[in-house]
Amino acid sequence: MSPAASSPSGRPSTGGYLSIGQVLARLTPEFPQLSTSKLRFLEVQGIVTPTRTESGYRRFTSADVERLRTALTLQRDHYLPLAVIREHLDEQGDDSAIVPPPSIVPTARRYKRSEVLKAAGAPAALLDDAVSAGLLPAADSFDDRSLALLRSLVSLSDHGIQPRHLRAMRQAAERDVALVESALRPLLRRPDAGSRSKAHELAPELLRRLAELRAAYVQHALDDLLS
Amino acid sequence: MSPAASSPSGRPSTGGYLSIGQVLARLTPEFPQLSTSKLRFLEVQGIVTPTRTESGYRRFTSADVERLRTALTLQRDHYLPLAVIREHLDEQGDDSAIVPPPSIVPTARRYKRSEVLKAAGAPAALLDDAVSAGLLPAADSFDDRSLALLRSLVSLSDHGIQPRHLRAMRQAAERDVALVESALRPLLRRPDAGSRSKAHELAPELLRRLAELRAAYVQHALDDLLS
DNA sequence: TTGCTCCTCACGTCACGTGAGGTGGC
DNA sequence: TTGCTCCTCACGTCACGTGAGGTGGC
Repeated sequence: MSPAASSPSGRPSTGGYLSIGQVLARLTPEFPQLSTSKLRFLEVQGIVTPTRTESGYRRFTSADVERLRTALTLQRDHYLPLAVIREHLDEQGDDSAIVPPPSIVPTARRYKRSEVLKAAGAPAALLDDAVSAGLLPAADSFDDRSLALLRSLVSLSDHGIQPRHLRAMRQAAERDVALVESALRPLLRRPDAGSRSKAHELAPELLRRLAELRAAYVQHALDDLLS
Repeated sequence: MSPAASSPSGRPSTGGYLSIGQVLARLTPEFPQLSTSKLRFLEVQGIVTPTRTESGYRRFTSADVERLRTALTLQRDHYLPLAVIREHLDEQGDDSAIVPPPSIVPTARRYKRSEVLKAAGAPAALLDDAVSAGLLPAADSFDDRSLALLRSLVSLSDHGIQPRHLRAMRQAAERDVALVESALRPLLRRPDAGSRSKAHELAPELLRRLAELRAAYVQHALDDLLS
């Protein structure tokens, strides 16, 4: 694909291939925990299968680096085990390094309405309020995430914070997403798949950053409150 | 300490103690990966040492739950191994279960103004904006947390989201704290130390719950955006 | 020749998960 | 009596890290 660019620093790459150390150097900015031993392990697990030089040195291509990047991202953001990641990478052809994230929920336990109410210790009215507030889906089957949310609502409600108090919070959350949307609008507008998939990658990241800043604000205000 | 409040839902708690299942129910909203087997493992590692009933059932106190919360947070956010976490918890006395958050950055590295700017790749003006927005302390020495925050600001700024766009977010964050304050007002008003310390315990917990709900709203809006 | 990178292979470790088999409590 | 929660103990597993001992390349 890309011409064998001689890297500005370090040894010139032999014929466009990368040594294990060069791969490490490329990926560590994004994945600081990465190590050569992990890269070797990922080969054993079949995530990549670099060719070898005569003397046995691994030769990675830039496609290998892309596969590694995808795998490491899936590991970090979706907690997927390597066997699942490898399968996913094998299903997708070489072309689809770009396809959005799979968004697989590995532990797919489901609860019926009565089950989720019991497990959360929630009155039925609270669940109804949550559904009409758009916090939970209007379905009769719920997952672990919904259960956790419902438990939060119960605990808030025990202290007098009712779903109706959360309307402003919802609007604020939607404003955050709107902010990110406006930042990504140029990318979302473009018709090519590459730009769109980049926007799909960036949106959660920017929202994570916003959440961090927000947590700092909250901490600040909390310190004031309790001092 | 606190009277054995019978929770409105679920089994009546025996003398203020919590069973392993009740502990799990309290912590799963915040740590969805938690399991009873992990809780037992954490006991073996010395993170908590619950007493036992005559028949051998574990009895956790709310101080135990706090220790677990601290340990799980250190594990999740700072990647610390359990042995280090246990040492840290043992250093702090029992009294400090109440002291705000520990906010130990285990690697207590400090940066001067010029250093933090360089490490974050931030222009000086951005740091100034962050300080005047109350996001960072107006000091000339910064810790890793400040560095991480500054990096977030840089990355947002790279995509056109400037500090001035964050004013509304700040107000929303302050409203959240005000909501919690109003919920805790009865406790905060009372002059006795017990009520006050209970409020100190509850405030971060309620804010965490709110943050969870908010994350659900954000996720919902994000799904709409990207679909 | 000297560093430096890279190699394999065996073993260790950390953080749990998974049953088997059994007891306690309303 | 029936579920349900809880118990221990042995073993397995996943994702690596750590040397030991050795070779290759400018």
